Amino acid sequence: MEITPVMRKFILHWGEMGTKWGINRSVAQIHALLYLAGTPLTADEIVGHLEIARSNVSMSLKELSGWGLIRTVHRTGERRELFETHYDVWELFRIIMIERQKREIDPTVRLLEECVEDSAATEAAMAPERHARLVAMNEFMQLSSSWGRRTSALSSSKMRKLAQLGDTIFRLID
Amino acid sequence: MEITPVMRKFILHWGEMGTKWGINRSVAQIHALLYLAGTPLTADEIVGHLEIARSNVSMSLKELSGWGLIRTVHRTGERRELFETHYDVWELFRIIMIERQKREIDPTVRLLEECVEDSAATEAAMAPERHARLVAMNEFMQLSSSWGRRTSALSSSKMRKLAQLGDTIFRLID
DNA sequence: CTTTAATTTCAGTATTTACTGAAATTACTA
DNA sequence: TAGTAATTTCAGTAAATACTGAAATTAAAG
Repeated sequence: MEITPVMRKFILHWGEMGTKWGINRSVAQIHALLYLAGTPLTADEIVGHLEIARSNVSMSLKELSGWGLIRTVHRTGERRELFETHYDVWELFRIIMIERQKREIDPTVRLLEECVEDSAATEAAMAPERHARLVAMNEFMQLSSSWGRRTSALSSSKMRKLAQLGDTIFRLID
Repeated sequence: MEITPVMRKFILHWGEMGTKWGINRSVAQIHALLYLAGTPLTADEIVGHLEIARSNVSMSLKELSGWGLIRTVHRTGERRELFETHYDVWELFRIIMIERQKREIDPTVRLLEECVEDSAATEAAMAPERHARLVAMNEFMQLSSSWGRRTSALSSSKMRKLAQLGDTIFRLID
């Protein structure tokens, strides 16, 4: 396989996007490459395509494994590992959702619970409106978290269906 | 106003959260402070509370203005500016959504359109499956973008209503 | 117009994050 | 078991990002 102009364009943009959302550029680029490749690649092939150091590829692949975004496969009679990602965008979306929920949303929800409790115990009487704002933020995070959990529990096809259900849903709240 | 332990806890966590989502720590902390304060603050008050340089506060406030997350107010007979944020979490959520859409999602959607077009014109015949993956990614981004647009067009109360509508919606797609 | 308070800019510095190459480790092969 | 291919680790370096303090600018008050 060779990198076509379209692939390069997509991969570079994906890398930039990653950085804006707190994802390492190399990690995002490698993931984009694997997605487009459509076939498992070796670490050395990735080095060849993206021109980054072998060690960087190794660590980035580890990072992607940690996110559950790639898996390793082996070709019969071949020693080295091959890496591939899911080719279903909805599946990728779900994995990222679940992982960010676990790493960032859940701890925040816990922290807000604590803040609301602490506040109720010691500060709420002095500053009831501030307490109310903490409660409101807590409610917001709880609801977001709940949506995230429900959505990520859906199969790819149902998630897609939900996404396409736009009008129907927005009519419900009018 | 003085920073209570609960406030400090929230502000510090918010700063950390920010960094994980590509938002500068100082910017996130200042925003958290303004949210909790519940009343407009001067730049110097922010300096006092967060112990960061005056110039850093100035630039961070500018950044927050750029996002539309704060506005300046003036006290009668007082020269210096005061800053305050929205106290409605849903409104904050909407602003951030709209802004990220404009800055990151929209350009990505445009890029994907281009990629799909270019691919159709030159590469699709050679690699139909890769073309299909680009199309799938494009569809995903379009649908996400559309949801984002629709959601951010809702009033705070309707957005809250939508968030609370969990079960009803998830029953629709079963 | 001058003074002074308030704010912003920005060059320099510090800190964090990312990346590399060499060495160490792992694990397959003979 | 020794040899070797593949991979990982990690100390050092590079690059990006964040922050500061001093100087410049702005704008209100006298």
